[in-house]
Amino acid sequence: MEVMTIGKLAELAGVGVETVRFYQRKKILKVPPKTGAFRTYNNDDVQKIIFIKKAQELGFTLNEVKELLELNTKPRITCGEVKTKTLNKLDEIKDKISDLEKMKSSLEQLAYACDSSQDSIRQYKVQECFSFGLGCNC
Amino acid sequence: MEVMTIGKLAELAGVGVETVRFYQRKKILKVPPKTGAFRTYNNDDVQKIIFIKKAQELGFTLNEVKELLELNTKPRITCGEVKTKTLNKLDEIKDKISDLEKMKSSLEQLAYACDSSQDSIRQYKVQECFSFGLGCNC
DNA sequence: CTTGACTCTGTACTATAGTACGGGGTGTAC
DNA sequence: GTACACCCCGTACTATAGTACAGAGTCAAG
Repeated sequence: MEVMTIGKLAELAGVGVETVRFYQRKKILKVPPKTGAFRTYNNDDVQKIIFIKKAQELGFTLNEVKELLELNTKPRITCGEVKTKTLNKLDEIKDKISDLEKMKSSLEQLAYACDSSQDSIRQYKVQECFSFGLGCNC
Repeated sequence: MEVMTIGKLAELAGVGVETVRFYQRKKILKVPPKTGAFRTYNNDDVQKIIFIKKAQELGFTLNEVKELLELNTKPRITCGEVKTKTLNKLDEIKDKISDLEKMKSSLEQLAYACDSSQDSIRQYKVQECFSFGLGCNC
């Protein structure tokens, strides 16, 4: 198994060295023992960081990622427990999508309405368009 | 028009008094002149805060909300300029939706895979499910 | 055997979005 | 006419997710 120091680890994982140390401080990553003066890492560590970044992209906070990783270090964790966490996150994401879709159509209406005019636009109109999804006839 | 002090404003807008002051410090909300010893607010201020919260829920940062509100306080802003900002936001929102849709299907895969098992789950499996979108046959 | 790149540890700083609090002043109700 | 809730202002603190840097040590190439 390939052995590396923190710089290489960070490079392969696509993060900064300081980010790795930050994860260690947050106890999301373990601090490996030193091999001589420096600590050494392997490909599993690279994969773990890549996992963290992916999970973050999927909308999980670092604390949630930590929990997910801890799920696996604890014995007798079932898939059901992972599923529960996943479904909760899924609901959050669905809500976000639905909000954004509403926002999207409001903005589309606004863009369309603005298309046909060079008039000044008053604040309450923008607020209406954004907040209440009303028709925007500016 | 109904006049109120900051406590009532915050209550009606569903935020804390400190949050209103925070928005004022950030120059997202104007600080109204005092009526006697206390500053007074009206329903427009309530609506503005509600607008801020809605826009935030839709993924806009406070600075972005500030920009949107500033568009309207500036004179000689044309619909064309509003349209440009609107279309930029629209692109951002579309990107966000597309990211969230990717998250959604990854999470759905994970939930589905976890459905059929109550086994212990090993870390690399979870990592695979999240990271690589592989079938999770835990 | 020296130089330069890298590591270790600890601390400090950034941005975002608030939240809390202390020490005053005020306005209304009883 | 005073108690109490509320306001004002400034400062400090919280959480999240890093980023930067100082000062010391170390490894490896030339």
